[in-house]
Amino acid sequence: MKNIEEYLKENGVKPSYQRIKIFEYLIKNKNHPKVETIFQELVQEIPTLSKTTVYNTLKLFLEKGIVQPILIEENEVRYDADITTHAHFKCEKCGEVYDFRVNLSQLKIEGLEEFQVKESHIYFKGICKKCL
Amino acid sequence: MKNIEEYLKENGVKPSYQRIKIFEYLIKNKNHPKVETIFQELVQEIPTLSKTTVYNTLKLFLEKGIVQPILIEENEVRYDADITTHAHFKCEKCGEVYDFRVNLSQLKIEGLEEFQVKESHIYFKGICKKCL
DNA sequence: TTTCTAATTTGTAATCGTTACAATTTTATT
DNA sequence: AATAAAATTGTAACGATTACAAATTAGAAA
Repeated sequence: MKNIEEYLKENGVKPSYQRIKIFEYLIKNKNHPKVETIFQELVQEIPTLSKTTVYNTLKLFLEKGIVQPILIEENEVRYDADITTHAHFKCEKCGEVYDFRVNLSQLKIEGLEEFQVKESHIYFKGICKKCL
Repeated sequence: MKNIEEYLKENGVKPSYQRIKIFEYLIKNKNHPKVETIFQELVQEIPTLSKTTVYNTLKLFLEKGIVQPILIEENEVRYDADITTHAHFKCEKCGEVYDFRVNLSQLKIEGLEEFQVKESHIYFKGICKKCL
């Protein structure tokens, strides 16, 4: 908890109660939640919480680069406090999103060396181990 | 044009005038357009065109697997009639989306062999060759 | 502590992309 | 030409996100 406060400060985010709680939620729940989920869970702990605050906060986190959006489905944005480059897999059956370590330097992409790459994203869709 | 009709039929899509035009647009404009762009361009040629038809048609194309959605930005869905696995790069400056050939078999991802992968997606963000 | 100012949070209303749905038009079949 | 089915259209509804102004909170200065 103290660590989260420090981490937010280091990244230029003033650690308000709501911001700490939202970031903490993302750290503890690595299931890549949607805004709606974050809100529904936290409003139980913080009854005055507004959904706008969740949106504002996530937007701020994005700007400061301490969370990344996960885009797999056309109609949902998920958030991840793990900002290292890693792959995601979404199961078509159970809907769960899994993380996978990936070494992108293995990948040689012709022509890309002339571009300045700032972010790399990889994701897969299919049926997960459990559902198979 | 005749080819497009055939291609649609082969994939279970009855080739109506609108469907042909929309697919043709995606084939000719490999700039990964958004729904809005497709509609704005085609309504000039087909004045009676409805945006709902564009949505319906793209949804049908998705179901039949002849287009794929490109998700890079949180608030926009782009469409691509090239359904082979390839990478995308979106320039933060000019907004253009580039294609890159990629050989995913180079990539070894530990644990993924136990999952059934149906789709693979890779994209990058940064500054493109032109804008550098 | 008290006061003042700035930052944050909140709630409501507005906006935008997308979908639902019923009516109309087109296409295919008899 | 008549009929039925499919596709298209336009409008209304919906849901996620944003804008905005008011209320609250936090921090600094007196």
